[in-house]
Amino acid sequence: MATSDTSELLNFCFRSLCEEAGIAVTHQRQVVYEELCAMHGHPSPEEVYGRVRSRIPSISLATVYKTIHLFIESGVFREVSLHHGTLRVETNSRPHHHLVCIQCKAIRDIDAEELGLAPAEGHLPDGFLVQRYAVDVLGLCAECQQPTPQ
Amino acid sequence: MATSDTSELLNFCFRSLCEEAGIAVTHQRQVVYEELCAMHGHPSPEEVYGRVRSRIPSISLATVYKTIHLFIESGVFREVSLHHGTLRVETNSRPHHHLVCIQCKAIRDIDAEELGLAPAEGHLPDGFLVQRYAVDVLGLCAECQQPTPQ
DNA sequence: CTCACTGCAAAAAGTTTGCAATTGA
DNA sequence: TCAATTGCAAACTTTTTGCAGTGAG
Repeated sequence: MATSDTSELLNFCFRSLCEEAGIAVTHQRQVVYEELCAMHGHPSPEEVYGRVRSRIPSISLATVYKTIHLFIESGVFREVSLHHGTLRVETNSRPHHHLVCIQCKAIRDIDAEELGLAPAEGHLPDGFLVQRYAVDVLGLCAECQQPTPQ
Repeated sequence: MATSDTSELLNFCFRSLCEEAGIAVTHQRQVVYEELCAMHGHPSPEEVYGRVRSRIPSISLATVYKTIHLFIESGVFREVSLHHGTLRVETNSRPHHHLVCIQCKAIRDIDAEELGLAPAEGHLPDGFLVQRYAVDVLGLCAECQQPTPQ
């Protein structure tokens, strides 16, 4: 059956995702979705825009931003880092890691010892020379676990 | 001896750090350093600016930025996240972590299994509810390990 | 005395917003 | 039909840069 090619499959996936998330299926969203699926690495909105524009020349960067945020909120994609988008200075000089609340985005320190995880090698694939580990423990802080206070 | 108070100590520390790094000791840098040492958490340049300005009203935000970057380059302070300051989409849907090169800032994925670390609890201090771990393995990628090609 | 550093103002980058026109359901 | 979505332009936030004057060594 000629209709079962990759793009039909993506199309189906995408419609299911939208239905689950309760959002409309638009041409723009579909193309952003398809291009994201086809991209590797950690693309920026501009990079996504560049690729999408080759298929929808009239699309605006603002729509790409809105769509990416929508996908992230809906759990269709994740963002690489939940940390503040701005420069932040680490004032804690002790070896520590971070507790990051996925809801309110608060970042609290936790001593490396207290977290206590067990890494392995000192050398990873491709000759990557490990210097240290920075762990984000993602989850919900005490406050955000409260049932949504209406 | 009355001169051995905290601020004298900080002063001494700072001068040593500057000597090591081969940079000039200026009043602005000293005050930024002292305020950073006195701050907790993960302050933004604006926040640092706010505090420093109360001691040097004429200081400019640009100088605060330059100073913070200088401190980070010199290893006096770290930044909280080495990830791009811009929004990035995670296109890899498999459970994975990141190899982050502290030199060129490149981010490569590594499968969670391949990295294989051993976390512990499901509940941490303060009732933080863990959802998942995101690990940055910080170090030098193969390319950046080459002796600086003059 | 000299080069590094500062402050200023302007520019650049990245992101968000308001609104009128358009479109999916 | 009509609420949701889009494109545009303008605004906003964060960060960088060029340059003339100042200051540390």
